[in-house]
Amino acid sequence: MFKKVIVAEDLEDINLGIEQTLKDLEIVNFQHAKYCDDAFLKIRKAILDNEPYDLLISDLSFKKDHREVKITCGDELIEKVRELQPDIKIIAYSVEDKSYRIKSLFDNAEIDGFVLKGRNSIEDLKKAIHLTSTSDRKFISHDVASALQEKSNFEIDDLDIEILKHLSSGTPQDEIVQIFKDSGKKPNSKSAMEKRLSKLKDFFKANNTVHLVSITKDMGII
Amino acid sequence: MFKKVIVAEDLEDINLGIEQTLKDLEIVNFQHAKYCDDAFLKIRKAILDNEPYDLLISDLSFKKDHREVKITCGDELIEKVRELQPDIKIIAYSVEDKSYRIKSLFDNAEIDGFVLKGRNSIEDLKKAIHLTSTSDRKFISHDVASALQEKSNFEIDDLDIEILKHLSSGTPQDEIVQIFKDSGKKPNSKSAMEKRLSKLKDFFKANNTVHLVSITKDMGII
DNA sequence: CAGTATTTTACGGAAATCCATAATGCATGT
DNA sequence: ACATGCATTATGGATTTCCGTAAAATACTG
Repeated sequence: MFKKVIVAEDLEDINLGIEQTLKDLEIVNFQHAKYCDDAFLKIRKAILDNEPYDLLISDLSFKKDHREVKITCGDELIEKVRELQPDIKIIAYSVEDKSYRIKSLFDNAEIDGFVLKGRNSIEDLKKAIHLTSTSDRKFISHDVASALQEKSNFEIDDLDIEILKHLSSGTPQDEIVQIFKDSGKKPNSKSAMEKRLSKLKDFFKANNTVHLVSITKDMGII
Repeated sequence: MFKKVIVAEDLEDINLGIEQTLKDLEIVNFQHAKYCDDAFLKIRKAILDNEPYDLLISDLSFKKDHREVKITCGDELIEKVRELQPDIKIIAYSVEDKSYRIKSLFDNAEIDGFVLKGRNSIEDLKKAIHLTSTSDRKFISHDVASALQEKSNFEIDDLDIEILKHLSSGTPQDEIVQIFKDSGKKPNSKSAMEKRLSKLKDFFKANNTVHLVSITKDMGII
């Protein structure tokens, strides 16, 4: 079982819930962080002190408030922590149920577990902690398990996402082309842009651009 | 202080948090419901039993699962409960921070308090319970208090919202006009549709239709 | 290097949208 | 009945997006 755990979670109630869960599992050496920045600093300090954490439980979305922060969301935190301490186990604990995002957490950040917050999440969280502490197997909540079966989403790349973001913030296609030309990005012709959009619409089964942006927003891609 | 409280909330951890909060306030007669439908039935039964609740604490978003439900979200639950038992106090407890939705809860469903889930929400929830139990004043968390100052949003009506929904699901303008003609809705001309859209774009400061849908989705209007 | 395939860019017409203005309808008051 | 004001609808042209095809550039192969 894990000896030293850190929890990154901003919602006060949920922290109480996780705390109770950890106590139930007889894990007493754990810390909370309500900001990603704090979690990262604690993890780094623990390494320097030669007493590293062996498990990070992290939420994905964190509320913005008055405080200025470097790391704004759990995805970023996870990515940086994985880089800093490759052997730490990471469990994401979130209400996020968009398969695209879940899959990319396993694929890119190589998280060890994903627990969906819900009506029975505490039981799930316990299972995830057990499984990841005793083996190198991955845990994923039943309701979103299908996310991993999804065929790879690398058919859409960073550029596609950038285009979608521009569109969703109201930039006309011509201007996006211009922006790409100015910043020296590769496909910077009108027709290349149109072709990409057409691909995307095909891929997401969108009738038109409005629909495309709507769908990708719903999926959490942008 | 309230004598009998019902909590509608699906996330298990948060239920633990609320439970603790109520106990701290020495409220012992309370029930949880993880589905809106259950909450509604309990409230109705309590009335029939002549032992009505005097406070409802409700989340706004509920996860879908295998179970078939009538009431899918807290907004609906609140609306129906307000109708069924006009004198009950209602506190919404949610991460929702879109001023449009918060304002419409106060305006339409006449909720008594809105507590934003966050890093210090338990303290807020206690304040809200205190205030609404001892007076008819309204409570709103500090971070979203500005929502009430927003100028009224009745400038956009149900029809606007219907149009936006059609757009976001990929229906071209011409087809929306046709749908309105078929179902005998009032403004069913191409130019009326264009005028409405132009108004909306103006109101939301959107550059084009894609932008408009993106903004209204972000605001939680559609 | 020639030849082929693939990708990128260019072009042009069709469709959809944007936008300003004009026409129509409709209620109101005198 | 007439005039006025307001709302809806019609019209036409500018702009943008859509979509197919073709040319050009690039990569790949023997």
